[in-house]
Amino acid sequence: MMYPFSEVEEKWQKFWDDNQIYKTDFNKIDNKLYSLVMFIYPSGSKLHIGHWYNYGPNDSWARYKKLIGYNVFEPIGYDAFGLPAENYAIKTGVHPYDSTMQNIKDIREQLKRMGCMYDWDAELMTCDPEYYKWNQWLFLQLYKKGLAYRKNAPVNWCPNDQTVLANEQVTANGTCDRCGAVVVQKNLTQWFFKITEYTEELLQGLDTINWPEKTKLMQRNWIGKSVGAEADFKVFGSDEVITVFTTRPDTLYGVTYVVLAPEHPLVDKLTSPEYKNDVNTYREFVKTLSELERTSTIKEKTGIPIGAYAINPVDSKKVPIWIADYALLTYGTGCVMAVPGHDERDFEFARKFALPVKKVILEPGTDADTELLKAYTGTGKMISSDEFNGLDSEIGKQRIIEYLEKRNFGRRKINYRLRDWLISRQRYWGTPIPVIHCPECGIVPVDEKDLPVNLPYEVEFNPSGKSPLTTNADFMNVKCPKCGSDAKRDADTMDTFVDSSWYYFRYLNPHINDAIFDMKKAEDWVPVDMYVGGAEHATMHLLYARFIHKFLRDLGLTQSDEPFRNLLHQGTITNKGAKMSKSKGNVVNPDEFTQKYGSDVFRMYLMFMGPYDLGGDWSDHGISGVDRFVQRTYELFNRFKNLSEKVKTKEKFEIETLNQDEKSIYRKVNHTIKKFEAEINNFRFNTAIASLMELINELKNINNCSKELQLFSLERFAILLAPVAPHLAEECREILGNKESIFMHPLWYSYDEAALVADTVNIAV
RNA sequence: GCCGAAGUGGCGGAAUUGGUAGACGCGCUGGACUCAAAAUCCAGUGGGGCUCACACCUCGUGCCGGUUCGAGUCCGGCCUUCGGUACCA
Repeated sequence: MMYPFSEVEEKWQKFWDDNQIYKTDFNKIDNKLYSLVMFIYPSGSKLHIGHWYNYGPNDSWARYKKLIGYNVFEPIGYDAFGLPAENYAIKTGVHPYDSTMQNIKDIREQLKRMGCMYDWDAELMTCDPEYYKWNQWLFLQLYKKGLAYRKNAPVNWCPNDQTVLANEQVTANGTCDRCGAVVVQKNLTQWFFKITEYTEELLQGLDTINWPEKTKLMQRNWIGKSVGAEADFKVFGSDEVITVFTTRPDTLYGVTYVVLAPEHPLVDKLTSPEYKNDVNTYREFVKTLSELERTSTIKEKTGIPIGAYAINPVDSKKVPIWIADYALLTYGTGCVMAVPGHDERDFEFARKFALPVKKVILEPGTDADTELLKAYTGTGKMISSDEFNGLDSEIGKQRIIEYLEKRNFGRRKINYRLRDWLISRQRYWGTPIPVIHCPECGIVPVDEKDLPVNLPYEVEFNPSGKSPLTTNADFMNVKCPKCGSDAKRDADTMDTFVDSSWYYFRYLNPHINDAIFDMKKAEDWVPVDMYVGGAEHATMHLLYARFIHKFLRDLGLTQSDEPFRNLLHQGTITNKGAKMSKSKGNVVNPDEFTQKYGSDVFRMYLMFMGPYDLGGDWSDHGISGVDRFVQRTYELFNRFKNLSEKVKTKEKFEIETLNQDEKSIYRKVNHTIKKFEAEINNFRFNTAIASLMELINELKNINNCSKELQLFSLERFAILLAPVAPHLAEECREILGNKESIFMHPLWYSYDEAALVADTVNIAV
């Protein structure tokens, strides 16, 4: 008899729904478990295998937790704003709202067929004004605290299409992926959130959360703390000062030139007239380079002198000022002191342009006359450094800083790589920035009572050189709330990472309209106990969310310091070696498999494929093995219909009273419970399922057992199946003669320790 | 380039974290059932060697080296692949 998965799954999904089994009682908090998955990005495509791989196994873990007694909250929602829907609109003319809503409708149906424990009352979508209103509110709070500010920042600009391009739309050659034109950098005034206000706390906080070490390490490196000093170089024949940041103040005597970022504002002031033309040409060239190209240590550096000189604060020597691609305005002060003798990049640059190399740190085992064949970047005795000669460079670092500070030529300084968060997007499909630009009053934030600023439906998406919202006059033209004169709204929208920075609060009460979230509920349910999502979010989303959480705490809205107590990454399921994405056209549709095998089989196959955190390349080879396992399971239970009505349940057996087959089955059942629990608790689903397969292989001798042991084994088998194949487990247990759903109340069996001891033990010598 | 990972049979992977490498599954081979096929069930299955056979020997966890009585696991150096690199999310 074939397992009728389609009817069975429909039947139990309806039963769970009718009985509201997965509605969370938010008042029971002593055993609460907030299990969160990264929400769905619906403007690209429907659910794909990556989503299933994230959600299915995580639901199995949560189901296990529910069975052992946790009060689980498992929400799902839609990260509905974003670029792909807008690009789709430009291509096809289908409005982003329409395509997104259609996608959400389709995805919701797919999600329901997965059979996860979602609490549908908690469903939310970020493109709903009742959601993005609170993005705007959040913006206003940040603005009020001085943590939202405007400054110039470059964007990728396609001069042909007259539009801003996402990094993804720029090819490796620096051309527009639509029209092939060379992309340039263009400065626009844009909004930033001042995440750097929280840098040190974001760094320290990593020690308090249970996240994968690699993720914490990536965040640490992303924040990029470095301890060093700033040194002020006076510009020769000018009042201007060039301030550099260095981690190696001990090499200050080795400076032979100074480099400014080509876009540094001082370049205009300092370039001498005869260099102007070359400098301008060079600056145009640098605009075509990506940051990655500019900082690559393998690519040959470029640069030119600007005809000006700086004075080294320690020895008053005159050194030339250059501009070069590898100096970035966004890191440190945008100015670099170059020490070719002790920095590899500077060495290479000095070689190329015949700039002097000066040795000021002695590599142990060499002397002052040994020629430097490459930069020596280690520590050693200081030489050619006046009063600091002979000092160990580590001590010299401190002495030089003291020297600079005493003369007011510099100061101790900690620098971070982390930059403020640019949130302005010159796009339509996002949260409007709640700001009005008044010719009289300047920037006027929208009053909180006037939120939300609704995103209008009628706009022109086709690129016109300006943000799409400018094409809707009704939206753009407003009276200034302060003075009443004619004013304009901000035409930009927010980065969608703003939406995803606080949604875990909103799930608790997605529809309240008088607050961003219910503080009491949030205190009970946040931090999230387990957050599972892709490792590709390690540095951006997961850092932004931590920042916003800390900001909300400082507003007094929550007590906790961190949003996600535990974090795990499922691996990436690739297709032909590459991450699945609509733009690559290599998305695998899960429906094909769920229709053929059912959702339990598909879920189990994804879990059985390999370690959860590794993912792997997609292949459907092997799904038939899981299907066979399910068929054999169903067939096995059908041989024992209504057994529970004929036999009394027994909790434990005395091993000595059992025959040989009974003994090994009794052992296997108990051993499997132990093994399965240990594996699923740690998200090791592949071995958890392997243990169930071992169990059913053992159960082939079940006919030689007493009725009591048969019932004992099958009951336990059904419950072990429940987390990983919930529909099948319900059905099998019903076949045995049980009337109630497994998931109605906590239900788990412990194992008999005495059964685990084997008769003989092999010891390797 | 930089930051973070991964590499084990024909394939996906397992190995209680330094102690019998290859659990479980796919595939394949042989057998049973069948007029036949499919499905199902049973047996075998890392390479090489030696055996009628049981057994036994030997090589083997990306590459090179090291530590150790003992290394898939630890250390150093590479190679390849993947994720991120601040406007895909």
